[in-house]
Amino acid sequence: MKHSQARRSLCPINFTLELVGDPWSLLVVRDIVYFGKRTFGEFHSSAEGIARNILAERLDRLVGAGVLTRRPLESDRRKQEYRLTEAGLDLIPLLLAAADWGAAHADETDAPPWWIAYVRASPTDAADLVREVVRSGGSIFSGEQTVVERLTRSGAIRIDDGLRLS
Amino acid sequence: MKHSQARRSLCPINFTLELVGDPWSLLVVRDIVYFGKRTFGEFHSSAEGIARNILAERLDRLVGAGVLTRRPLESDRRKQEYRLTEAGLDLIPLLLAAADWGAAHADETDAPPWWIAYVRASPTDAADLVREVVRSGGSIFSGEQTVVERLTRSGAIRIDDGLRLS
DNA sequence: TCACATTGGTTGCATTTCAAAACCGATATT
DNA sequence: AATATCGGTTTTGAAATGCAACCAATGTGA
Repeated sequence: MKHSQARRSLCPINFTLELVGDPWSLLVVRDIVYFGKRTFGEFHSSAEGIARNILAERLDRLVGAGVLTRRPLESDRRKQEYRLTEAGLDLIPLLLAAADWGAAHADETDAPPWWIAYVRASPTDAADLVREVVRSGGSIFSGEQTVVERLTRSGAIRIDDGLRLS
Repeated sequence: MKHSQARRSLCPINFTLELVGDPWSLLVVRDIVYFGKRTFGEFHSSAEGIARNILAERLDRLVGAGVLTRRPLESDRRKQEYRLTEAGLDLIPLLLAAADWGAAHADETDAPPWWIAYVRASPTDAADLVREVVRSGGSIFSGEQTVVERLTRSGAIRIDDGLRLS
């Protein structure tokens, strides 16, 4: 794993913070993992409203660090497709922990309660499942292949009025 | 949980990032959890070299958000003692996930390999144990009551040439 | 085919944040 | 009483951020 700047210390937490310790980088990873986003425009359209120059700089940095890959999209060569590397997929437990803390302590969030409950009950299983789905091109909530669909099929969640854990 | 600034979105990950999504805040929490630090001077002396004004601002913010408590130290009234609230203790899984990622992807770290292996093998147990020790005034590595000592006593780790998992 | 729209950036500029050092009041030590 | 320590604040210059305008390459529709 490359690091462009000099390390402040040899602490592994510090290492992680030097790469993704800012208010934006992990939102890009979230967009991929939760919503299957892959292009500059999709990241830019997220609710938090990241500035275009900041987004471009963060994408460069994450590609340079080996967290993302970038390649031209053959269906539309104006677009680049960003995907997670294995190191990027390794950020999934961190993302789930951040989501858990936020859902626990924010007055209000838009996270589905059943999803938070599932992650809280089985964090390791959840991380493994999310990793497998995202690696094979899916995401947690959006697109063709979703974690939600997998859990529904497996009977781990049930549909009546809304989704809930079985 | 209070938030001083306007929320950028209702995403729980975004909520977490708005509070601790900077290169310094989690280092303070790390100093408490891993090394039992509790005062301004102790935080300031950490290897990363945080500036005094930044540290003061982050401590204010974390206290205001309900992650830390601050009270004058009766043994030396020049000092304030900072401790984690329950919400602060809830950050432990996030911290362990950040440490795991850093240790996995940095070329070199100062994290004891046996500790990383333990956290990786039993993340939930590790988080629970760390939480209990830190809540009762201890830390992972330093001071009177440590997680290392607890694991050694329980036989989970063994001492021969260095520590290792049993 | 050719004007026009979209896309992923880059540039310029004003504002905010950060970093480093000096400084300060309160408390502790000798 | 003199001095040192502690937690913070202030000051000042450097860096990062946020915003809008701009641009080249590619795609789209008449």
